[in-house]
Amino acid sequence: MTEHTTRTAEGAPTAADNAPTAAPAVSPAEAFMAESAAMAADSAPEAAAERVWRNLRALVLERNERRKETAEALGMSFFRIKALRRIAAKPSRLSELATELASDRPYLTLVVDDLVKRGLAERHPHPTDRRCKIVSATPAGHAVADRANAILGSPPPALLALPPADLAALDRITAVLTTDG
Amino acid sequence: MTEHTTRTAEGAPTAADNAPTAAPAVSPAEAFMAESAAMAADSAPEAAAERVWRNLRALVLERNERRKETAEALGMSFFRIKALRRIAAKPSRLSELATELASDRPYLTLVVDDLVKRGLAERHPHPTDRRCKIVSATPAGHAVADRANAILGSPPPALLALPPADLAALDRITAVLTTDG
DNA sequence: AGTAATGATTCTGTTTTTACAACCATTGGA
DNA sequence: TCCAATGGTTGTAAAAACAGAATCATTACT
Repeated sequence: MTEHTTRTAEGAPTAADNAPTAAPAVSPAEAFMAESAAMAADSAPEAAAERVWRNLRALVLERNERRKETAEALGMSFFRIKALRRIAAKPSRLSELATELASDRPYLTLVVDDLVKRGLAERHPHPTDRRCKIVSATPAGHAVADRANAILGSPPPALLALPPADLAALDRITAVLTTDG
Repeated sequence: MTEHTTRTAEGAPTAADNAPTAAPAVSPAEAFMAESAAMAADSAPEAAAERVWRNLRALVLERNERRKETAEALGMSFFRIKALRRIAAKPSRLSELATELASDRPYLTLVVDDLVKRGLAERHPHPTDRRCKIVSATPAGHAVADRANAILGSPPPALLALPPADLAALDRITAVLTTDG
């Protein structure tokens, strides 16, 4: 599990490193062949899942990292952009934002203060609990959040260049992956 | 392009928001039907690509964000972990690391200093250019990088729970997506 | 009513990251 | 050989992020 990686294992995957051995989509027979050998029952699917996960992370985190670009375009730190997008998507209490953004309440008070100063967010009283404050986005805040979403949400060229059948397959599978958890 | 998002557009996608309209993987016929209507030639694939991209980002960035967990487990900031993983994968010059980690040389000098102090990295002279210094990982550095990779590289449960045929399809398609660009 | 718990804020301090100027050693070419 | 360019380091300043204690108003519980 913790065997040493070779020099080229993670950062610069070679051609054989991120590709399945043959064409598992067409005929998943080799999996059973491997299973009939000396391997554990689900070791081959697990290896495939690890390979898929590594490639997905590379696609999202390395090849299409647009945090910096977005932050520069909007003139604020990416954390604030993240907070604003979250607020624009769903007005919430401060503590909710803190937990969902993996931060703490004091810092979010600061961040929301900044967003309010910029005219992008507002604090509203909670309808029933007067301790809470609901943070929501102003029209200007929604506009900025939309600009961020336009940048971050534009699919990479590789995705657009995919054969329609593959894209459709991805569409269906990723929908499944994001519904349950 | 910059139309206002509704309140629930981005942060909390509803069931209809991240799923294709029907079952496009089985029968891509509706795409042509839509095309035969008043839409542009490739607007339906583009919409699918955007939906796929949004779901992929959600999967990697929201549902399986393990930066904090990894940083806490290894006792160093995630940027240092990223640098160490990069160094362990491929010894490089400082300037190379700086550009690939989207940072600058002075800061990487600092970060490498810290990794060296921790006994995880070493500076070696460049074989031909005495200005350069090749930064590589010590055995202890490789061990830590492997621990990070074990955490970050473990696929999410949803991926492991996928039907073998879907996983195989993902395996093939993601390999294509990460080879060219 | 009294008390504990909660939500947000304020305060304080530290670490991390970004950015830029200046510097030294070395290299490559005019 | 001289000079511009490169690679790494040092130094400085500031923003950004993380973390914890303490405070205040409000709420929930007994």
